[in-house]
Amino acid sequence: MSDMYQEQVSDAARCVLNRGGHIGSAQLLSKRDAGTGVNNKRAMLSKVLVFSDLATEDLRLIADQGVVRAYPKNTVLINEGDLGESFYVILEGRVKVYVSDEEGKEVILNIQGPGEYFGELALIDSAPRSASVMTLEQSQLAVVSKSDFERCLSENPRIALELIRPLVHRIRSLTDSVKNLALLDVYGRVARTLLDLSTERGGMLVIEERPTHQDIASMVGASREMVSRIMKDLITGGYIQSKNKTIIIPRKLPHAW
Amino acid sequence: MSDMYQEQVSDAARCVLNRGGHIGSAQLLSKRDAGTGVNNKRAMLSKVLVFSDLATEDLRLIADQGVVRAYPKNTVLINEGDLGESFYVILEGRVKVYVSDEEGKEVILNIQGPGEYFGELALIDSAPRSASVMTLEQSQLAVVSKSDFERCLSENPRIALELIRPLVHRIRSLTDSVKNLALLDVYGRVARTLLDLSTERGGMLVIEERPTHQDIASMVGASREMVSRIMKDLITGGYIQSKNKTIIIPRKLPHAW
DNA sequence: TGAAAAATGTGCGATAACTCACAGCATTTT
DNA sequence: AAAATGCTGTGAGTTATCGCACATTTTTCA
Repeated sequence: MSDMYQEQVSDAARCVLNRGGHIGSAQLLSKRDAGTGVNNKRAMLSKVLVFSDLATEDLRLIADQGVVRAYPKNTVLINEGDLGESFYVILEGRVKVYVSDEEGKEVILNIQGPGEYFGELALIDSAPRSASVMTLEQSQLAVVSKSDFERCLSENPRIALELIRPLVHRIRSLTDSVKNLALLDVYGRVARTLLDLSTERGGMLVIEERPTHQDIASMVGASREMVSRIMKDLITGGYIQSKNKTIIIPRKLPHAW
Repeated sequence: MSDMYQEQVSDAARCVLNRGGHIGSAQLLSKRDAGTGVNNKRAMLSKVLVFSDLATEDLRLIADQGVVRAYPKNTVLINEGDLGESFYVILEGRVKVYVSDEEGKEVILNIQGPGEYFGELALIDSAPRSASVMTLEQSQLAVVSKSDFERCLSENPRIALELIRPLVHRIRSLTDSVKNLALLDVYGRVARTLLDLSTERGGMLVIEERPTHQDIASMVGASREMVSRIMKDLITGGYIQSKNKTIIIPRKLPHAW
């Protein structure tokens, strides 16, 4: 009776948390930048591009073509189904990439921060946007038009090559998502998402800026209530701790098997 | 009571079948080639490359580097998690790309046929294989080593550019899968999968070489029994017909709304 | 700092989907 | 043409997850 909570945590979830999973996969990694008040585009880019997948130089080359715009929190930048003509580089702030149905139920595919970019798919194949993008905070983005993007690419063919790797990475991430959605129960999906969101810090895995239960629910395709119950079970079971706004996942987990 | 079956077909499924969905997406399109007995590699390539995503010339260029091998039905060519050193072009036969868990439950990501290729991701980023691949029939494949593939790429930089488009296409497909898995019920996912599998033929949508219920179940992440019941409901409801080995989806569906 | 808004915890009934079990068909194989 | 194998249909009990309702806590921001 004293360890009744154990029964609550599904095999899948225990398994995921005990094994550690693919910690580096970082699909849903939320990056954060406290916002320094630097206003110069060039300076912002330099500061930010350290994180980038694309080579710093090349992303700067592209971003330099664009206009810097400021968007308030909760602005829809891209709408699933629309025809897109722009490419965006995040200078400050965070955005979520998501898909949704008619009833407004949404699935978060990714959360991106400074130095990351989005909107390139439509520029490559001219197909309608496959997902929507919304700012999560007040954000500054470099917006590059299709024609400028294309000119940049044709002048620097090397850039195309550098686009490939991140695309491959996204394919792997998405494949992982499909696998998790189809094969894991909600417990397992939540556990895995927590691992994906975490970063190593002093021998433990930590999630700073803890997402809301609703956010997690949208990431794993489940109800908010379910996530609420699961988080409680994981805490009760000693698999994770939640202090202030951060979640801690101890490296060595209780009674690992 | 006489239309009790209607209650069985979920809103999602009706909606999908009535609207037509993205018919062209072809993610799970199964191509078929009766097998002609042609043994010459060059000739097989010419015959087969019509279907390819990659430019015919370039895929041939790569495939020419490789060795042609014959594999029996149900051979595992690639194992999820392994380190991969080869790239494959399908000359004859069909393969399934899938992921699976420890208990052997599997999710089919894709079924590919002559003129299509797989195994390129690991060559681009050297990461472990993200999915497994198994032959569905006796098949002939051109197998190209990593080094030959890379040499080919560096000698013909244009090829890298042509790799991008198919990658983008896969990202869109996978995004779609995630959306469907997270937002549709099993009825809806089955309905959508049937549409994805179908090709237009004389004003109707047709699936030749009907997959087994178990196959569909693996594609949509559901149980075989569930698919069995759903297929029955769709037939009883007049949404699809099943004759011989083909499934027919009439263009204009009963009481569309 | 205090009111409004957002996020969380929890009980409970409804239900979608799963599993098991087994019988009837349909195909290959020998 | 019989035997073996694989596919399909269906009942029945079980379980996971949802959805609603509402109380409580935390956060936001005016």
